[in-house]
Amino acid sequence: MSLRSLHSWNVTPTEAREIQERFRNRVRQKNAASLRRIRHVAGVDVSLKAAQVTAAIVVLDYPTLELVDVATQRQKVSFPYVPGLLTFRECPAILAAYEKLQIEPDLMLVDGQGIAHPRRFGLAAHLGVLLGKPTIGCAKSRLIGTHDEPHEQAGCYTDLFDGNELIGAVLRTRANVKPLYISVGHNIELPTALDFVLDCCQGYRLPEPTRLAHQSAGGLLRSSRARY
DNA sequence: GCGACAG
DNA sequence: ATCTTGTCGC
Repeated sequence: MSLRSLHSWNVTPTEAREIQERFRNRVRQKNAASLRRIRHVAGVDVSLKAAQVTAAIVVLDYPTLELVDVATQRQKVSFPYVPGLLTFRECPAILAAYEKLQIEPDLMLVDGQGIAHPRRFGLAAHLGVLLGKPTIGCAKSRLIGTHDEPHEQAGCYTDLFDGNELIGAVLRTRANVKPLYISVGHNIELPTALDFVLDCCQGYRLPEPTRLAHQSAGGLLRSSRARY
């Protein structure tokens, strides 16, 4: 599993925006044929501490959601946090962690936006295009867009719009908790993305893939701790 | 100019 | 994201 870098990561914020404008047209919002037979779903998350970013990718068996692989990568922060440019701060470490995986996932749930982004190229979309793999953006808060509040029952959702353009959905993954902002990352359709996210929820606000990746990035996941 | 702003 | 324990509510 080696990766080809389509562009440099050593860029300025202005260059980063240009890269997003240049690659946004590579995003595909149609279900990949591979989605019909998913065996492994991954969760991606990154933690930040003491000028160091720690990316974690967990791979779960699907649909049992049993943890089967974990990979992490810690390195120095090399880009400032700028709303809309989160990818340039987190993606390098994510790609390094990805190369350490022993099991290649068929679908990835990413902690961040997909196309619900100013230039329709958030972290999940960017990662999906670079890996040529289906991805779903599962953000815990809004970056852009307007929406009605979804009903409090788990499974309810409302559309997320940027003007009159549908860019995602606001999904209640658990009753009486803040909803998640779901959007297409790559090679998938929004309805399908919502189905998979709900399918991966096990009673917590965050779906298992993202929830375990979060614990792993924070060094709290039992299985990953043994790797240190 | 003012407010908003993934993690 | 991170700094941080107990505590109120479904």
